[in-house]
Amino acid sequence: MPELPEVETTVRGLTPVLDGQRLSSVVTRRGDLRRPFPAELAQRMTGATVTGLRRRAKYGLIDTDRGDTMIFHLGMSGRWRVDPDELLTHDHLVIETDAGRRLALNDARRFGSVDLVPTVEVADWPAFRALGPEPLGPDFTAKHLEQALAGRIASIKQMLLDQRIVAGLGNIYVCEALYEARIRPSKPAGQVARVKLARLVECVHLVLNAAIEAGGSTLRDYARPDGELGYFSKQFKVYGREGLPCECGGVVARYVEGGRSTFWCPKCQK
DNA sequence: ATGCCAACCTGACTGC
DNA sequence: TGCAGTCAGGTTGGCA
Repeated sequence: MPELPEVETTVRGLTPVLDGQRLSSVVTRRGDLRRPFPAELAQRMTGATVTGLRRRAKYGLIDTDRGDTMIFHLGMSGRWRVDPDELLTHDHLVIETDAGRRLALNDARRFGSVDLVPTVEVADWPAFRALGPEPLGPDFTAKHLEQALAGRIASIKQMLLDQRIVAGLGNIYVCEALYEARIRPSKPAGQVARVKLARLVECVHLVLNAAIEAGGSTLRDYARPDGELGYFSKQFKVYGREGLPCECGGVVARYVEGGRSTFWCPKCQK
């Protein structure tokens, strides 16, 4: 269930397997995910040595000594399986290293993507150029939000899901952060007071850091690359808790907007 | 420009 | 046991 904490956890899990390693084999097992795999992907990656792994928003980046960066997005259902005993139906990309390790990119719904970009052009890659600041970076501030949200009548929930405003939040952590900040998700973004925005920034940090620390959360089948499950889902205060009690004594409610569920407490989120 | 929504695809779960 | 209906972490393109 890849939002930022899950991608961060994934990159951290892949690093000891890939960093500094030569890739003996990179094979695609079908032609596409959301988009076609780059035609030259297997050829460019096979034989290359990984020089580093990074994360930007919900994307994972694998740099190689050939000047390429492989950029993956896990979509809704993507995950990397580490040293699988056998390949499964939805293992669409398989990487093997000289050290004998094997990774399989598994993505049943195929909303994910894999791209190959010259490392020096990564910052200018179209999908990255449009992204807002990292929510855990120095540019995600109350001032930034105030400027970005000024005059906007769309809900604060919708705006936080917009990767151009802030890059890496998804449905779960937006719900949780708005809860922690005690902000009503449907509130028009431009009408959220500055002090509330400052609190929101702190709550985004709080929620993301807790999730990363817990190793990423899990809904159905998310697994860390090393196979351990994340446990942050047990700490959700509102997400997936419709009808259950809020800590304030209220009852968690749900509404659907843009086809997506929002969970919140009408009693304590104003 | 902004806001809204359907579409992409499969699997898991619920209720009959 | 089976089948139909509903829902799911994200992104994008099209329409008003």
